[in-house]
Amino acid sequence: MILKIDFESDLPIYIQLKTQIIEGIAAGVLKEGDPLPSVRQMASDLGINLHTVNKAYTFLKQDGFITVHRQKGVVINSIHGRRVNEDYLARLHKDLSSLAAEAYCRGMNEEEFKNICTELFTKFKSQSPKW
Amino acid sequence: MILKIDFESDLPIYIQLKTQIIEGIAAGVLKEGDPLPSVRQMASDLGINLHTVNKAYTFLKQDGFITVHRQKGVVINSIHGRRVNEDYLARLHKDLSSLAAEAYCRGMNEEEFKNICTELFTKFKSQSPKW
DNA sequence: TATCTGTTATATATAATATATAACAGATAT
DNA sequence: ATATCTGTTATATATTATATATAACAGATA
Repeated sequence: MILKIDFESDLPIYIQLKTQIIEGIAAGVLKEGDPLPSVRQMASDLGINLHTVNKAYTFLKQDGFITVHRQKGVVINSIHGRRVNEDYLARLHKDLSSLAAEAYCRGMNEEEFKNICTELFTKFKSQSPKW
Repeated sequence: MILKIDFESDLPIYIQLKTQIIEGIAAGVLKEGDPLPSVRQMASDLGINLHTVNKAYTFLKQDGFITVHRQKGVVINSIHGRRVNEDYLARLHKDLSSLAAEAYCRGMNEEEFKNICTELFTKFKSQSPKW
């Protein structure tokens, strides 16, 4: 999987990594059982520090997206490792509320907002295998 | 309008301020022409620094949500000051893509995701006046 | 004139982020 | 066994973002 770091972004590198890996899973580029490069390899590839990669992996591990097998490396989990729980729902509602508020303030149509949301979701759904 | 700062949040204070004011406009609590407290008053009310408030106001001003009349204070703009432009659309797509990806990865249903999005948007729509 | 605005400047403190080096323990291949 | 690859942990440092503190300025108002 190809990851791109934007060093000019206001988003921290480890957040960019985490986000792109989740999007990779959603897009079906990363499937259950697929390996991720070691922290050292990934760091070397991207020209960043080992600990920055490790930080991203730690968050992904906490959220159940990956499992770390010592020596086997990092492996993508099945869907069963990463369910919708209360904490996640609360976070999603909060984040979506901010986006909906700004969209509404800027005069965006309800249909348009709904379409963008569903199109993005559907796109992932069509790209990745069922689980 | 009642603003609440979470000093334990991972979100910076000025981002919390900016977000809550935008949500206040979307919810109709803040209407066109309504004044906001001066940077010093707001800072005093919330127990934070004047410059932190000023930073939030500066971003809101840049995005057209408020206008600063020297001496009159800070005033909420009409919708015409804050339209959907290319930069905003790009940002919205990027943010929504992250959220949609994680929701899909966690096994959320397409209907459920759509419903949350539309419910939040509709809620703002029902609370605030037409513009 | 006194007092309220937003704004700007400067300095400092704190926290988050990223890097650098090193070491450890488990696993694998030679 | 030894070398080499894992993730992990520890420590230290540099950089940047965030927040605060103080002060001053210029416009507006009472």
